[in-house]
Amino acid sequence: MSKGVRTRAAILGEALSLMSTDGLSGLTIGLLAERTGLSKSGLFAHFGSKEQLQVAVLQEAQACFTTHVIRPVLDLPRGLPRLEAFAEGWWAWNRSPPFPGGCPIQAASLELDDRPGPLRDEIAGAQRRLRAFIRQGAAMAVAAGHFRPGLDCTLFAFQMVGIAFAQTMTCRLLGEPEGLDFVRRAWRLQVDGALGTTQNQTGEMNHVE
Amino acid sequence: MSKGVRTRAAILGEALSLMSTDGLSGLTIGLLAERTGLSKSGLFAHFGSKEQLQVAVLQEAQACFTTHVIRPVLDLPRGLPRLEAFAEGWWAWNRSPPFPGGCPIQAASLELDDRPGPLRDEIAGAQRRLRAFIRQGAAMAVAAGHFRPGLDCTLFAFQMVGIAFAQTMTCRLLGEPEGLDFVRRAWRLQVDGALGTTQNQTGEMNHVE
DNA sequence: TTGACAATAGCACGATCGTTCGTTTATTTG
DNA sequence: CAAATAAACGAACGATCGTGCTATTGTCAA
Repeated sequence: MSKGVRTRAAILGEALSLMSTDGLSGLTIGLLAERTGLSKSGLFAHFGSKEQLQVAVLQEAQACFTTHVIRPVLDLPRGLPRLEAFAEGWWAWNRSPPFPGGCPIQAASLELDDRPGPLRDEIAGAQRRLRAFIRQGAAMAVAAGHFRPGLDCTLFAFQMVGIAFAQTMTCRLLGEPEGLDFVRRAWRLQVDGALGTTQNQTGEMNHVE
Repeated sequence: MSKGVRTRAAILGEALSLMSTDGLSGLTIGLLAERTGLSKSGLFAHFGSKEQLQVAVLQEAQACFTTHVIRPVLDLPRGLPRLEAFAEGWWAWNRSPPFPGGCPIQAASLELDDRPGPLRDEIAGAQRRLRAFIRQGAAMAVAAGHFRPGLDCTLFAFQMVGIAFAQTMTCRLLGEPEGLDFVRRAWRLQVDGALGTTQNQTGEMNHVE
């Protein structure tokens, strides 16, 4: 596999950087051509349409996330160790991803959530897969006895996604240096709430009014 | 209130709707003029530049949020009642704000977090004020004895912001009908963890009374 | 009612958008 | 090495972008 595939990869890499700062709608063919040193038409020929380019970029972003965050933790033992390592890797990714801007998946998720079409489908799929990964990770921790039985792993994933977004707000938008501390403490609270407890009651339902 | 002010308000209202679906960068002067029935130049004269229009829209979004979510709960007693009402109002706003799209503040926050300038300053200020409101709300709950003393109200606000973003993902992007349930359960867990407990130990550990 | 002034329209500008097409240059293959 | 194919270019298109002007309309106080 040669030239064509290689330049296509280079284009997507540059596109990811551009998108991380300017968003999907800021990803323009002219600008991208300029940064890659290609002509507009030469670059365009690789994708056939702007939308196909955008889809390719979203897929590239997922692949990059998998490489940097998911794959490394798959070597670790299932359950809590893997989950903890994934968390730490995710926080690191969110704070300083391999792009000049922030996490492109988070950005695209809020950019596309009201515009039905192939782009939204793509990013929605990414979020679904991510949540499934977390959910299964939590389920493994339950199976391994690290987390208490009856834990709602879907809710667990929901909460973890929330922490990740709150991190982006704190670390990137507000630029607060202590942001990572809040992330870790919120995550610790969530994990502690999921641990197997000595006197464990009804499971997820807690409360009393 | 004179003509100019009235049309300006109408423009901003329409701009808010447009922005909620297409984002700040999708908010174009030509499109906005078309929707308001004005000419491009006529509309343009109200703001002087695109950036000033965008700033005005961001401020309008904050004003709208204050009117719909913040102000109503200020009548309620300080502490937990006000905080709970605010939460419920916020979830309602996130799921179905008075625009065709999702919450413009959330969307703009992730759109602008990597682009320094007046726009980012504006939305960062909005997020800071929102967090401060939550923090103070939690502090009032502590003062009223609803929440345990020593609660980290900043962390509390951090977590609540996370829930709100996770809600947008679930309810808007993924379109899961049970999304609001997760929101409420995550929020309940957070509140329970902050309540004054009978035997209160080291800190964040919670659990039921 | 008229005169002052705010509000809006009309038009044009340079730039850039996504896209098409024919041509030229590289690369791969026989 | 030559033929076949892939990759990239250059120029142009209609549309739309944000932004200046000037002229016209509308509003409001005297």
